[in-house]
Amino acid sequence: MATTVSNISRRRRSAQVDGSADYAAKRAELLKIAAGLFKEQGFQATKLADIAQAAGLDRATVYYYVGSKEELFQETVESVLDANIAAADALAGDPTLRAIERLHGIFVTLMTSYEEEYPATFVYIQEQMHQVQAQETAWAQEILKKTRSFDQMLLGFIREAISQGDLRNDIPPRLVENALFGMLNWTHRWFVPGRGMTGRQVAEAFWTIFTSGMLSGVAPAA
Amino acid sequence: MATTVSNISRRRRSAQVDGSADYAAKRAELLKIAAGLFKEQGFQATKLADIAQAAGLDRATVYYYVGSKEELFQETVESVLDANIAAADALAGDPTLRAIERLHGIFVTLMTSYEEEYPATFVYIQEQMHQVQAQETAWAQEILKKTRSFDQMLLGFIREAISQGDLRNDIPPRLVENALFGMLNWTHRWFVPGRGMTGRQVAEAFWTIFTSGMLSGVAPAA
DNA sequence: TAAGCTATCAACATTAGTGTTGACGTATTG
DNA sequence: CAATACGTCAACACTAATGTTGATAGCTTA
Repeated sequence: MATTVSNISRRRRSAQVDGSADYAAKRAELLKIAAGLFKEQGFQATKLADIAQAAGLDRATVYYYVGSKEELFQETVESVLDANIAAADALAGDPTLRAIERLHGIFVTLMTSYEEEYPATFVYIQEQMHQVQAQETAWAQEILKKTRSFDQMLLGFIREAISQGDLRNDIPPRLVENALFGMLNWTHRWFVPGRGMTGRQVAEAFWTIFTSGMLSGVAPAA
Repeated sequence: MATTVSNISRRRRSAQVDGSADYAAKRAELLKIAAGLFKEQGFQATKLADIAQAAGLDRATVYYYVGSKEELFQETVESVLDANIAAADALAGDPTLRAIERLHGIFVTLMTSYEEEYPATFVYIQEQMHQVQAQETAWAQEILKKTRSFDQMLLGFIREAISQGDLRNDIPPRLVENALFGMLNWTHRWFVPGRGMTGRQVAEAFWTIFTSGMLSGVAPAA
């Protein structure tokens, strides 16, 4: 009797360390379900009970897979951000590309990966500010740092494209960035993957507007 | 004793009906404070205690001016929406304007009024979805109806500008709308009135990008 | 200066959400 | 076929937030 020791919850948490195949799969499933609800209702408004219900589990069972609601959110957000940075890194490291091609590349990649990783990606866009900006935690600091780093890469592409003469130089780079990625990020309010256009089609249409403008008449040569 | 009747809280709510000067002013003040906090932290995350504290009042005192947190939110949002619709109406009713001028007008007006009515306007953009879309209340239905109506006006300007030949016709109007107002709405994530550029400057710069595109070289004639 | 009104708050009741515990059935495997 | 591990849940303890009540202090005004 003395062998079958007390604190059982600890033993359960250790299941996460060992990690059987099923365990990890079900955990990932929960991640996805949570992301879906965060997207629909927002992080704050989503109750753990909602997640449990959507997964067909008791609330207590969810805690067998996950430490807290926060944990679900953080993993969702960080994975998206890491993927974005990796994509930008890949483009930045390709010496055969002009800056404007890099910009086009990251723009299209972001949109298509938003579509593929949906809804996690959209949660990232939607919630970022409130959840992260407020906190002082180490995790929040890490996220902010990564966000800034990503932002600097985008800005760098734009600055370079301007100085190479591919983009006009009479509009501040920051504004250009906010215009271009504003169009893109705002998609989280209206774009639903699988309905109507693909992410790539949207991205290319936006790129056309961004580069050539909407006025009819002769567009400048590409 | 039987004369000085019981239910006192009702009598207090009736102060809202009579409405002394001070009372209305302080209530408006609370509205603004609440909007500021909703913007910073989001609606869900903002506690009534935060609002009370920011106003230098006890929580109970806030209820003397306002029925609920929801009420603060709803008044904030609806006033913004009404103002937007009024602006669009005014432009739609001016027969001297071409459609593209109306579109330009509403674009600039939205941005400048965002700036003036800040932060209420930004709360509207930020929270709309989650707070409204979910509910089945009469208020939510009303808001949705107004939102759709506003949306239809914008879309109408665009469709007309295309059919008049002022905007190119190879991009679906809905996409055009989402691109243009995506740039604009996304400003709630980075634009802080009073720091750097004015709302009008931002709007005009975005309009230039939207109409003429970012490629250097010869822009099409306006 | 007494009567009434206004704004305020301390204290309460209630609700809703979070995370924890221990026990129980079922499958697994030595 | 015992021993063990796994996934599950009912029930609990705790916390935080909402909205209510009745009393009170300070003005106003008649």
